[in-house]
Amino acid sequence: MSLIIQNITKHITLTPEEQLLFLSKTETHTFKAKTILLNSGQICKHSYFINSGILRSFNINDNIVEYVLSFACEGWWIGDMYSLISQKPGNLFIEVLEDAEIVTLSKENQEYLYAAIPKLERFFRILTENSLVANQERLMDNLSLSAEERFEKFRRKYPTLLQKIPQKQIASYIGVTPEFFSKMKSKLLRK
Amino acid sequence: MSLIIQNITKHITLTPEEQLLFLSKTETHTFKAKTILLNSGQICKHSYFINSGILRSFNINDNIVEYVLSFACEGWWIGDMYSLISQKPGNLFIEVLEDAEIVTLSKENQEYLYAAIPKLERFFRILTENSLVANQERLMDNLSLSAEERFEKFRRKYPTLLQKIPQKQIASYIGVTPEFFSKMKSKLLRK
DNA sequence: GTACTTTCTTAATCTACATTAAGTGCCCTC
DNA sequence: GAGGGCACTTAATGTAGATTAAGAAAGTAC
Repeated sequence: MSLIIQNITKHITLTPEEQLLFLSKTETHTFKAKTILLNSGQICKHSYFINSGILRSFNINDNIVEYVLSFACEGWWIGDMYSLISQKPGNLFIEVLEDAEIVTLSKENQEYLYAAIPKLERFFRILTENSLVANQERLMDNLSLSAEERFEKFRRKYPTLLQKIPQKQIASYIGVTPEFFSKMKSKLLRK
Repeated sequence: MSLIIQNITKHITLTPEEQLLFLSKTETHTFKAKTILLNSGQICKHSYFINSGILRSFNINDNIVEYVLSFACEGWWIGDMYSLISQKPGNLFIEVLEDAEIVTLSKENQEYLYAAIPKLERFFRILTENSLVANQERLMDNLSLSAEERFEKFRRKYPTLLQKIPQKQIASYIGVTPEFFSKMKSKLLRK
């Protein structure tokens, strides 16, 4: 069974026909590392589900500094939720960090599927709830924890990513400069 | 029409019978300021909808410092999403800041209503999506903006709150100490 | 009204992290 | 295999905001 159907059937049950209908409304593509799937200022038309590879979403402040909102690997969804909901231009970029196979689901097809298979409302509600919880935790962590503690949380949340992505992006995710991250890392190694 | 039904019918349409069914599964209570509706360590059994008054959710780090996750006023929902979903003990407190009339919806009744009125899945999906977007924006703001800029955003988001709640709680929300907030405020006034 | 608690202010000192700058290693690509 | 770009490191200096401490103001309770 495809990864995306496995992902969905963690939370709801689909009949074989529903599974086929769902899949018929998606497309699967492969992308090379460094591909930008969504640019700041564009309207986000798709949700992305990752079969393999790594993606990130980020924005750029004053055209200078990048801030990573999220990473996503195999079995995760990613998109610009603001732009996807409002269908207005967003400020996120979505970029492929490691060659990836991606299932795309257009906003239109998603709406079509909500009508055709109302259970999917439930699935995406649960998915969104889980994102919200994770995001709230990260927000509180950013308010209350030190950079070292946030790094430790990152490691636990994304155990496979540490070796795979440039460390300046981990720095951005936990909210410090690459220089400070480097210093912090060597301090942790010396312990 | 009750405020909560108005709130729901912003996103979905309910028949009069569905409205009555929904309301029959809720309870309305009034609470005095300083009432704690949910304690850290408890399992959150209810979603709260605010007819009047002001609430906040916060957690306490190392039994010392409070961090405000959110404020909620008239027409907003509040709860401990993590605990509500997982039915495990959460780490949030929910407190009444200004005498309030609250509609409570138990987790059980919410699940019952999802089954009875599947459209409600859609409503709560949309509600959760909007929270997620707001939360993501706040996270990015905390990574990229100065305390002054975050204060300005707070003012725009909660224009009525500034005069109504202790300023140490605004400080906590934007992520600075009360002392620094006081200094910043007098600096802004001097301009 | 008086005492008690909580909030707010001011100011000195401190620190986690940013900024700037320079240099090193490494992977591309041609 | 030489040159150009990134990613990473190191170190000096700078700063936003924390900490500590003390007093003033404002609620709140009896």
